[in-house]
Amino acid sequence: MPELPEVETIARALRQGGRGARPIVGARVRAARVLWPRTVAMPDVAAFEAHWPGRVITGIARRGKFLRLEVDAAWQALVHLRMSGDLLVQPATAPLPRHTRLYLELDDGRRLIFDDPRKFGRWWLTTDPQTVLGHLGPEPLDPAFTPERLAQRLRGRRARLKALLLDQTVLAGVGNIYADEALHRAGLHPLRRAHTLTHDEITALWHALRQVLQEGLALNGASIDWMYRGGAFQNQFRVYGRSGQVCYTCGERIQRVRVAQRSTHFCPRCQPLPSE
DNA sequence: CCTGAAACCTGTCTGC
DNA sequence: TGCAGACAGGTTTCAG
Repeated sequence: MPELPEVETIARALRQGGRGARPIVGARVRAARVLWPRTVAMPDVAAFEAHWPGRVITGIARRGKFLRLEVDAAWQALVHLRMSGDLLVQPATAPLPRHTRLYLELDDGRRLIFDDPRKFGRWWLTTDPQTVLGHLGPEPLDPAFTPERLAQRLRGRRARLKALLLDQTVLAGVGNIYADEALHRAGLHPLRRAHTLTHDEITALWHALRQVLQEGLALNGASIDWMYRGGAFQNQFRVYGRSGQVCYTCGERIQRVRVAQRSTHFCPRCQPLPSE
């Protein structure tokens, strides 16, 4: 679930307060506890737990779908929520959520809790974040991300458009939901080969990507199933999860196909596939 | 370079 | 009601 807008929403809440809690920037960590060892990708669990006592969280940032907790000057904790991870701040007196995999005990009487039912989420603690983040493509909402930059990333690629939008080395932060929504708004079929796009189509895709991500951000992300309550972008879906229902634009039925092992939703009339 | 499959996991929903 | 099976937002690794 968590894609760029959801991760950014969580980062903002940790930085500025929100989701029922005050900011954690400036808080000193008393101790770290790892309840599911595989959650820690780097270093080993003993070194991870030993690192935290006395450290201060000095900043919160986001890169792609990664959260970055700046810990004193030299160290950063990188957190990837994958499918079901969430970060919560609760009083130490509150019972831990059912799927807590790791938590930091803060010296102001609160805890930063990593809750993750499916156990796919990961934490890295490192002085060199580039070893983890170095492969990521550009940030789609960065002012430096222009239609030309997008064209550059897609140039010469014969893969399906949908597969490339999900590839974090091409573009950082887009996942299944925002990819489908962007393709619909751009009028592009998910199976189009990237190198067949015209300049105008790339510009339309650029606009659509920025539009859906910004709209998602403005609505605090999308809340699906039981996760990430508080977001409202799910009410703006035009294709995602709407297979069999009518397209708001043209009245055609939304179709669902499998692309790159992911369910993909599109309108066959608004997003035609030209003969290749 | 590209595609597909499998693996990592648990919870929820559907259909028999 | 019970249970097997399918499916879910992500990423990595491997085979062809």
